[in-house]
Order: sequence, then structure tokens, then C-alpha cells
Amino acid sequence: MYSEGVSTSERLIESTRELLWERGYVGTSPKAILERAEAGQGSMYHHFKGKPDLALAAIRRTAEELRATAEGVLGGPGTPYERIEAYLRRERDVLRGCPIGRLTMDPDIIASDELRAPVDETLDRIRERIAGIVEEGKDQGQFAPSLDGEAIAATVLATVQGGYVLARASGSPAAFDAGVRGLLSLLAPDRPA
Amino acid sequence: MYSEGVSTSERLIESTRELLWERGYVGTSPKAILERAEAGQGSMYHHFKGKPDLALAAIRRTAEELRATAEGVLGGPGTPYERIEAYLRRERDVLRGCPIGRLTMDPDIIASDELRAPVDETLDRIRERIAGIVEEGKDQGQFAPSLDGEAIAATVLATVQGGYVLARASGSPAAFDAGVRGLLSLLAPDRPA
DNA sequence: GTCTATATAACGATAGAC
DNA sequence: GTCTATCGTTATATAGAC
Repeated sequence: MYSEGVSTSERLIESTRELLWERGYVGTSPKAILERAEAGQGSMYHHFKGKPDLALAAIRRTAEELRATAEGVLGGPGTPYERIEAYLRRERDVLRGCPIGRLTMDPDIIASDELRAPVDETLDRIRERIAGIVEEGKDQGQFAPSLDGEAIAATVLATVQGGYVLARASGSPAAFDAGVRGLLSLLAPDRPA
Repeated sequence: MYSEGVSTSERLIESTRELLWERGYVGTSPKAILERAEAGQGSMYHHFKGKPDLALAAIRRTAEELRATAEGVLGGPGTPYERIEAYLRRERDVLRGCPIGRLTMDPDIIASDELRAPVDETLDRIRERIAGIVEEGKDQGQFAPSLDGEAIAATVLATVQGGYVLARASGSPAAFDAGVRGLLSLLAPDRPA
């Protein structure tokens, strides 16, 4: 499963990342992590204080990765509308859901300020980034001056996060795509009144 | 906790509904259900085949309740826009999340067609209801003919479901409200181009 | 219908040998 | 740094008395 040269602590973090994405925090057991990482009980408690500590390391890395991915499209070329469209349409494994957003449904994550912090910060920063792009679009006359950047940014992010919910409920990415399509049709600069 | 006259099986279902909402399926144990229902081990396995069977009864009831609540506002008075606004702005315990939508992040729910079915059906029927209202609005000239009812309906539902995610991440309902506000501003019939 | 007793496995963590 | 052994608790379910 794992090639030589990857450290045990590295394998533990990567396995935890996968399991948190698939099963959430409550649904992920140390035993499952150890099996996937091909590591023994002792290794985990040597490198990490326990399940919450290991999960924190995993969540931080996933959060960092998600922020980078988002910035990759939002900071790309194109008009404000095009960059938001690129964000909404970027390749996604829709049925797997959002590795960060899904954690908000985990009671133990929400109960812990430390575990919730990277989730909150990640979504918040992407939201701020989108809000700025909307304001940019207003300055350029691409979006109506009446639009509130912060509010539109929340709508964009919510459409994505909620799209995952609809898709997983139906077992098909179609509802996610429909939601994105609907939002883009409302947002389109040349939308008929 | 429970007044006389409420049957044990009733208390079991209600307790399960609460716990599924708070902690999801994976995070809810029979023991926790029994304690909350003030029932013994034997009662639960007398009335239900096991945890999945009890959960199914609980989910079905919650699904039914949610559909009725949605129909209550979507079938209310007002123009199509006003009815959609009423749906988006209806009173919600935002930080608790959606009792049906949250189940889509539960691996054991998604893995079971039987448990997923009521979740899927509920969201699908609300979506269809909203899609019809959008089409109505198009017929009446309140919405642009270019809008796709199905897509807009998915956007509306996704904004709500995603709004819960953003709110729970930040520990405040503000992001939910912002997302709704943003969507309504895009949807408003008198929106400036 | 409800109770207690019991069972098997998993959970999350610690101890101490190597 | 990793391993095995062990711990006390919980998860989920069954058995059988009342």
C-alpha cells in the first residue's frame, strides 16, 4: 500500500485525512487509521497525543490544501464573473462531499474550538476572497452596484456546500451541477431582467 | 422527562429523532437512546429489530415533518417570489442544522438505500415544489423566461443546506442569513441589471 | 412489554519490552 | 520508534426471567 520512504507519522496523517473525509470524526476510529496506515498502536501514540491531536494535524493539512485549490481558480485569469464560474465549476469529486465542510456536521468537531478553528478559517477566507472578487466586478460594472459582495460570497459558498448535500442524498452529481447552473444564470452579467 | 401516557415505542422514536439531529447516525448509540427515552434494553429490541430499524422510523417521521413545514410556507399566500422568500426566511434553528440534510454526511446512511431513501425523497419533493413555483413566476412574468426552474430550485435548496454548513463552521447564524440575502437579491424581480 | 444478565467486538488509551 | 499486552468502557445484540 505504502512505498518505502514515507514516514510512519506521514502515513498516519494521510490515512486520517482519508478517513475523516469518508466517515467524519465520530465515524473514524484509531483502529481503522492504524490499519490503513499499516502502523501499530504504539506508533500513533508516540507521534500524537491521541485521536484529537492526530485529527487536528490531518484537518490542518486538508484545510491548507483546500485553500490552495480555491486560490488556484479564484486567483486565475479572467473577469470576476469568470473566476467565480471557474470556482463553481472546478473539478470535484461531488459524491465524496467537501472534506472540510462535512466536518461541520460532526458533533465532536463542533464541540471543540480547536478542531473547529481550521474549518471556520478556511471557509471564512474563501468567502472573503470571493467577496472581494464580487466587489471588483461591481467596480468594473460587471455586477450591479446593488449587490453585496459579502452576501453573494456566502451564497456562492453555500451553493457549493449545499450542492454536495443534494448530490449525496440522490446518489448523483446532477443536483450539484443544477444548483451551480442556477446560481450562474442568476449571476450572469448579461442576464435578461 | 416524559409525561405519563406516552408509549415506550413513541419515546424511543422521539429520542432517536433528537439524537440523530444532534449527533447523526454513527454518533448515536442505542445506549444513549435508551437513557433519553427512559427505557430499558429489552423495550427497544421488542419494538424494533435494532438500531437501523429504529432509525428508519425516526427518519421517516422527521422527513414527513420537514415536508409538511416546507409545504406550509411554499403553499402559502403571495407571489412566487414571496413564497420562495418565505421558504428561505422561515424560522430555523440554524446552528442545529437540517435534521434531514445532515444525514447525507453520515456514511452509514449513504451506504444503506433504505435509510437514504426518505432523505432523498424529501429533498427531491421540496425541490420539485420550488421548481414549479419558479415556473409559475416565469408564466406570470415575475421571473425571466431564461431561468430554469429545476436549476433555480436546486440553487435555493443548496443555499439553505450550505447555509447551515457555513453557520455551524463559524458558530453563528450570520453566514446563513447572508447567503439567503445574497440569493434573494439575485432573485428579486425588480433587481437592477 | 419490560427487566436483568450476558456476550462479542470495538473504542480509545496506557505500560513496558525491545 | 515500534511492538505486544492489557485496561476500562462502550456498542450492539441476544437470552430468558418476570
